[in-house]
Amino acid sequence: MPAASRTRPATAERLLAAAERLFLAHGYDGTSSRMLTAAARVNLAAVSYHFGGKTGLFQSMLARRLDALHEERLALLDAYERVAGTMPLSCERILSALFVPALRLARDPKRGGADFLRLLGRAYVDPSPELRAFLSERYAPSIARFKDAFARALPDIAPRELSWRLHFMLGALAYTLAGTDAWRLIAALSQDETAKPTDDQLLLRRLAPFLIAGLQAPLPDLAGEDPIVSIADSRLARGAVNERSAPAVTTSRGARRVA
Amino acid sequence: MPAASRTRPATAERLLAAAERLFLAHGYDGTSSRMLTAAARVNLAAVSYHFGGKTGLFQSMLARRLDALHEERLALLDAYERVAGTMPLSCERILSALFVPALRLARDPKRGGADFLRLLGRAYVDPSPELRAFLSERYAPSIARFKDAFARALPDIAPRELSWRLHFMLGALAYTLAGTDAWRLIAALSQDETAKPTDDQLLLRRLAPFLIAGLQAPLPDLAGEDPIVSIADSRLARGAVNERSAPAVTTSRGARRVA
DNA sequence: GTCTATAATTGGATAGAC
DNA sequence: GTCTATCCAATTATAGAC
Repeated sequence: MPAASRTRPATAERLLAAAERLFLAHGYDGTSSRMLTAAARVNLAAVSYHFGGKTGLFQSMLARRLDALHEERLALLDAYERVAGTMPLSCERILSALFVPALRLARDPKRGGADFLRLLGRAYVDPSPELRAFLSERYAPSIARFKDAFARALPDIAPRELSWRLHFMLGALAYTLAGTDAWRLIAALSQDETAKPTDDQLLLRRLAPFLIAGLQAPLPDLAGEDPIVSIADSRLARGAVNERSAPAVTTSRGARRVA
Repeated sequence: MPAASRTRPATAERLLAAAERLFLAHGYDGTSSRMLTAAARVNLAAVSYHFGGKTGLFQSMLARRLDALHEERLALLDAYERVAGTMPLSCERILSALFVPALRLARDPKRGGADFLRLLGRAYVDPSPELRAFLSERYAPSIARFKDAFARALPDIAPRELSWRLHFMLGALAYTLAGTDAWRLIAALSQDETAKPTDDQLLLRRLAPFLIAGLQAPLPDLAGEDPIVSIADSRLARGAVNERSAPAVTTSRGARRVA
């Protein structure tokens, strides 16, 4: 590894910018060093010289934005907690500590803009062990801080249940941020009105109530033997009185014969 | 393109099985034809002969499972609606039409097992235009059917709002299914108890209440000028009376200085 | 710091024997 | 249908001139 991030005379910077764009569009393996250097209008050897290789460029690009984002989130959470004193924060406050820095980042092209958020959403679902380890080790403390905050905000939710719900929440968030075809899909679903890809603030204002309601949802009934029947009938049949004779249908053989 | 799917004397089948496993683990670009043929213990040329190339193998693998899954989902939805007659289905019923076939599939190694569901979750967040077009065209009718069902189940949610919520729901679902590091992350979050990666039925039973609560959440307040302040204070400050003096903190410069 | 040239490997696809 | 052998394009990384 040569001198990684000593000085950045526009060459390394342009590579980082191109990396954000191209890695998002084509993934890590789908993006070659030649594509990167061509897009950045720099020489091929610059990747090795400045970052030690393709992986170094990828991690540098990710860490640069992500470090700043997490620090800003933690600072905002700290500020909220200072104001709240000994009272637990509301879920809304904690979510805003997560969202507001992300929103600021999405709005600022100089810090990566929305492209970086979409890249981040993609990174969260990438199974590559190296990437997983990198993200885990680097940001585990930050995640733990937010989990503690949610645990205090939702004292009635058992820690284990809360872990699941935070996981679901992170999923909806990552998917929404990644949202490559999200906009196309939304437009296809709701022909009544065209969706605006740019309006990320409306997006998050719609997402927040969804997530908060999910976090505060009544606890699931985890008893019951046959999971399929349980899901289809015991737990899910609430409020569907007219579907009383459904159990036989639930395991309908007709469903299998169609295939 | 040679004779694609005429007969399948175990060679094509083994390639499909290897494809499910390897494409999941390494992504499309990260999986080479040589890796695939080596894992399947078949000859390299078999990829071209049976599927016309790597992309053909990928799409065949995806379509085979996904066609069956969607048909089963639609059949189950039809069965529920037949029983319900003119009454709208409950959200729980509709969700079970989505989940139960997926759960059956996840339980059956012969149909791809949990690996295929995780692959599917990954495909949902892949920005590749080819994959997007493939999924959109092929399964748009199925998606529309479910959207209609949800629209009838949730008459108070405007169509546009509903599209968003279904999108969020799909996100939480896809992310949970993809869940590569999910289990590691969960374990890290809740040290009190080790998470069981195998228990997909418990997973979905926890996911369902979260999603249903989100779908039925109160509508967001979309008015307001400054989105950041709105999110942090106007909308999110409800029930946090002791955080009255927060506005100045919301745009805290301290947050930026930390970076 | 930047560039050209090239090494060394690996990629997908295919021709033709069996 | 299966296999071997091979072609050729594209990849990462580096050596060495400037």
